[in-house]
Amino acid sequence: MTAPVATAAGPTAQAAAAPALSIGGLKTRAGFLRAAKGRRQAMPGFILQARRRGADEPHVPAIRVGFTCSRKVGNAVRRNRAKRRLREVARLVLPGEGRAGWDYVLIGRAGVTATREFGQMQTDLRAALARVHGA
RNA sequence: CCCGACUGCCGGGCGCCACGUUUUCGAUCCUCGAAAACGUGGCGUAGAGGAAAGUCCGGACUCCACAAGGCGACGGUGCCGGGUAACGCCCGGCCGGGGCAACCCGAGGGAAAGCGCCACAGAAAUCAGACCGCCGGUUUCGACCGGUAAGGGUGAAACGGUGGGGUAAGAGCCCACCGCGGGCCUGGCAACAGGCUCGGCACGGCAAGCCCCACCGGGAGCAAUGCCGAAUAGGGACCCCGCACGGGCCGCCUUGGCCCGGGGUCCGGGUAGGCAGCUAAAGGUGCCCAGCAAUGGACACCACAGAGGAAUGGCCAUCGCCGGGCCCCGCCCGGUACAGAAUCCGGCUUACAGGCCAUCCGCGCGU
Repeated sequence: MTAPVATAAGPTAQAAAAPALSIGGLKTRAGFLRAAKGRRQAMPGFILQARRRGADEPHVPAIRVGFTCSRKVGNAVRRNRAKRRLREVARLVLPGEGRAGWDYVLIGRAGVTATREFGQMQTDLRAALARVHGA
């Protein structure tokens, strides 16, 4: 009973930040593999992978985001919880801080992703996005 | 049998409605209507488990293979009866073992069909026999011959056991009881149990080594399977352009034509992707009837997750529960099991904090 190790967020385009960008899920294995070749930034609660899509790729959802939790994170319950927290962090931060035309992948880490203080996770993601965009 | 309660904010799934954008189609000419996709908002709605787990059995369902029957091979099951769609599951019983008891445990068919094995120890391990010993005889006093299987020792197991008679010493040699085997009777559907009688005992264990007997069994699985099907590349048919450059063919040259070439339309295969399969199920709840029970049946009511890189949530507050501490009115700190549906059912197994209900046995205390 093992679902695929990651999940994608559904569209979530209602945000507090000013330029409300539409967000779609990153749903294909190919998309994940391409994102893995992009920039990566490790944070205490997660690892962020980011990549600007090429011109030939679709740009209908301005931002695509996917989530990955390997079996190292734990059993199915722990993995699900980690993914749900990552999804919530992405939902709160990405519409304001993400950039159009980019794909993001958030990777859960064993233990920390499920327990780190939630507000801290959000500031972590903002910092990671700034590093990835600026690099 | 239950799987903490409740509050607030913000989300995701599904359905319906409204608005907007885009596309397509139809009316038509400056607009209207329909459908689809996307976005936004509103309303409604459902929302993880007893094991959803391991994937160990049994089915439903799908595709593939396959005349029927017999024999054989391979795999599985294995006391008897019942239950079931089926099972290796469940219920009831039998036998053996354990326990004062309630109750618990047992792969529990066949070893007089055959083969094989039985380590170590021991004289000897299944078919013959005897190490010490005991008894008798002989004796050169070392031992030898004969009888014996009671006693000793070994072993998981030693050719029935206990007691008595008997004897040179012994022995089912004889007797009683027990055990074992055959036959008959009784009870039971049966496994089996009980009784009577005969036999002086012939027949050790392992079938979880092979085997024999009886019964069962095609293979693969929802990533099954069916349908729709883009871009790009490639294939086919037809039409058009052009014989202008290059190549080939109609033997060669000229003319002419064809193919490779360019463009268009259509067709089919197929990839990404999408849709179906997908949840009404051997379904749930209540109550009654039959049955010791598993279970079967009647009636009434209910509609109860269907996702698809995969929703069923995130964060906070209060209370409950457990553990620890303190100045033991109360407060503080930490914890709150095992674990996440993936086509669906029936089982088995494994993991697990805490709690609730019922019944039985034993012990202690009270009466």
